[in-house]
Amino acid sequence: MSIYDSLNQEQREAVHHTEGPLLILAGAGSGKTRVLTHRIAYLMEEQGVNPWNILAITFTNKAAGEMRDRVDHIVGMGSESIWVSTFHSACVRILRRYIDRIGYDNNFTIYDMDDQKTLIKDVCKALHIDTKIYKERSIMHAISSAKNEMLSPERYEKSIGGDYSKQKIADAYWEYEKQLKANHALDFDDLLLKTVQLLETQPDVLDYYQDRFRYIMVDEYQDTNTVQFQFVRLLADKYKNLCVVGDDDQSIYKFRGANIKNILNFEAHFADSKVIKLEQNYRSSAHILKGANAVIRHNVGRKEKSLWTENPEGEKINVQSFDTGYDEAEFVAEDIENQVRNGHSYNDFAILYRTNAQSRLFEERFVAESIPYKIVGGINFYARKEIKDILAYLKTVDSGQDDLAVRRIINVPKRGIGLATIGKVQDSAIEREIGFYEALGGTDLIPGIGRSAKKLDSFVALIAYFKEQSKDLSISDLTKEIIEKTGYLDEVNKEEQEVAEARIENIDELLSKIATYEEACMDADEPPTLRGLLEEVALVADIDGLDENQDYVVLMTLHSAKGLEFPQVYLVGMEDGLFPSFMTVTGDDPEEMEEERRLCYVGMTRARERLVLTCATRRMVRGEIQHHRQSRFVGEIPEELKESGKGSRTMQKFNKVAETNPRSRARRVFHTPAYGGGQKVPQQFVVKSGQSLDYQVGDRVSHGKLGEGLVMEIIQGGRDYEVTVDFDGVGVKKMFSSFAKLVKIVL
DNA sequence: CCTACTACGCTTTTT
DNA sequence: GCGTAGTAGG
Repeated sequence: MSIYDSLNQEQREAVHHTEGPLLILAGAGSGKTRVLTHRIAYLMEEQGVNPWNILAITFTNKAAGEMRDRVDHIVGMGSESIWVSTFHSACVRILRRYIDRIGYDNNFTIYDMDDQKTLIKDVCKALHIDTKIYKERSIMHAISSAKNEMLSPERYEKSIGGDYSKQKIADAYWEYEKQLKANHALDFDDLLLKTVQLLETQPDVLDYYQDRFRYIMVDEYQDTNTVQFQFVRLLADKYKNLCVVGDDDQSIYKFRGANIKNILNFEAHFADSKVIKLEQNYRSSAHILKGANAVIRHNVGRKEKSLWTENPEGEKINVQSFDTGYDEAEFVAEDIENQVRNGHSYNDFAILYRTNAQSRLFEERFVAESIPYKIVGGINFYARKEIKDILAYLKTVDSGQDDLAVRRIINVPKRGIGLATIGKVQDSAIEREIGFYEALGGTDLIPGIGRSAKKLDSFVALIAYFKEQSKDLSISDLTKEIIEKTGYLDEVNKEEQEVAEARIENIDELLSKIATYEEACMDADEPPTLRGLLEEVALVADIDGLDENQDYVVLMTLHSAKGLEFPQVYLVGMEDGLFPSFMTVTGDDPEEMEEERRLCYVGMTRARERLVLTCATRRMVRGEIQHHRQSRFVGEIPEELKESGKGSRTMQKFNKVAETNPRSRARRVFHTPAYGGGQKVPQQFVVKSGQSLDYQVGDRVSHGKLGEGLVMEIIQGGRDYEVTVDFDGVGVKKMFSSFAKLVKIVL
């Protein structure tokens, strides 16, 4: 009995077909991950392929990690030398080695969307582009699309004809590229684009990677865009051992440049390719699967296929209708609580919605009922202000080449360096064709700088001090040093208590992430470096932080849910105008409606045993009440597969309204999910061994700067204690015990 | 140069 | 409803 016997005939065929191009059309829940992992195992065990000759591309780091684990599990050893990674991290690895060949610095930084937006803003200012007319967002989007289609500024400009507004965008694109290069920075799209340029222009590099990756596998192929397609095509061109897996019914990233033709035309792109369809679904109950099939059948532009299952019929799809979004959230919370009382665990449940904004009502309800939950997405952890600030310090200490980072922190915390001064430094830097940070090194050369020179000098001295420290300290300690010495923590503590607590919680989490990174490096026998950390941080996706082993309800957008499965799924906000979105309902693009429908299909097929669809007739959207009717997608499910709520609930509203107003704002900041930290598991007090404090709540302590005070509270944070002290005449402060250096006063 | 206030615009979805 | 950009006053 071999491990391959557990596969069905089509799956086995896909595993055994190792030479030449292969397209696996894998319906939802048809076991494609199983096929991919077994295929890798087969290549290594039966075909004797070296693990380092295999490249597997997934969409998220989480998927990559899981795939590696599963391969590890099957073959035992050797899986660590397979490249299993996302498009982006694979490209970074290649670029770190060779990008100097095309005129960039191998030590480049990666700009996230926030940085991009700041840069675009600068560009618009420099070019006198009115951002009221040309929105940063749309310029960014236009540039991103151009890059996805592999249009350089030159080619973009040629393509636009005499269009005046597009000319503006072309101008911005030129300048944007210039600035990126000056900052030694690449944006997300560049990671792909520059890699393709590199492979296209450097035959020896291309040859090296073609030989290295003799067997290439790509997951979620329906969501690849043009530049990703080129990347794959180039690498596979020599040996043609390319296996792609996808499902055109699950293509949901058109807005991001995904080109569905990549999958529809696979056979045309790659000669002598083989196509295998996986149509048996192992995940969902028959009722759920039939319902999903019925919905997706309304799409015209798709490859006809019919998913079937041997699974039992199961419960009918539960459809519930409510008056308001509050009622909807209350129902879901209660429904979950009821089932947990009956033996289900919290991580059996997922709540899926169309827009991130919808998470709030559920979050409030869950907090009120102490249901542990985790929100995936929303504002990315690494996009939070305090995190970006600290990372900007680390970037500056590391290289000082990233002007954006330097400018971000030059006056954070406040040092009396204002916009006017920054402008003068900037002008002088441009004048002399040097970097911003470099210009700070010679303040006497900056005209009209006046009294600000001293402040700038002391900033430079501060950074220099950290640079010196970074030689001896671990990254964790360096970071703590930065938080303390810059006065950042004091600044945070000056904010409103609840805001400050949330920020400290986030900073604490960053510190533990850094520590985790350092430990991982130690395990791998590599020295932890600032650069390595910053890179890892730049490429994480929200979903990467999800951990199935933790017991919490997860909340996320339908987009984030792709590739996941749950015993029970609540698809909430099933309303025309919300899902399908307002834009789609009012617009007249049938293709957009089809993409929404695919999204619905993806959502429904996440459920294994039970699927609940809910809607509200009234809900607050952007501060005003909107009325919606039930989503057309619900109507597309045959009646015999549905059962409606046993008495749809009309609840008294008065007690709920009160809860939404007064503290909701502060509460939101406080409870806002920290990626990775959003779970509100009832606090556990686990004290780590080897670490203890010589004071406790109620003791009098003394602090170097703040004098004496009374310890109010001690909370075990990630790797440290968070101590609240009421200082005499100064007030209540929160701080980390490890660098607050509090001393107990013995009376 | 900093802070506090007002007005506006925004929400689809994200590696 | 919320965050941010822009403005006025200190």
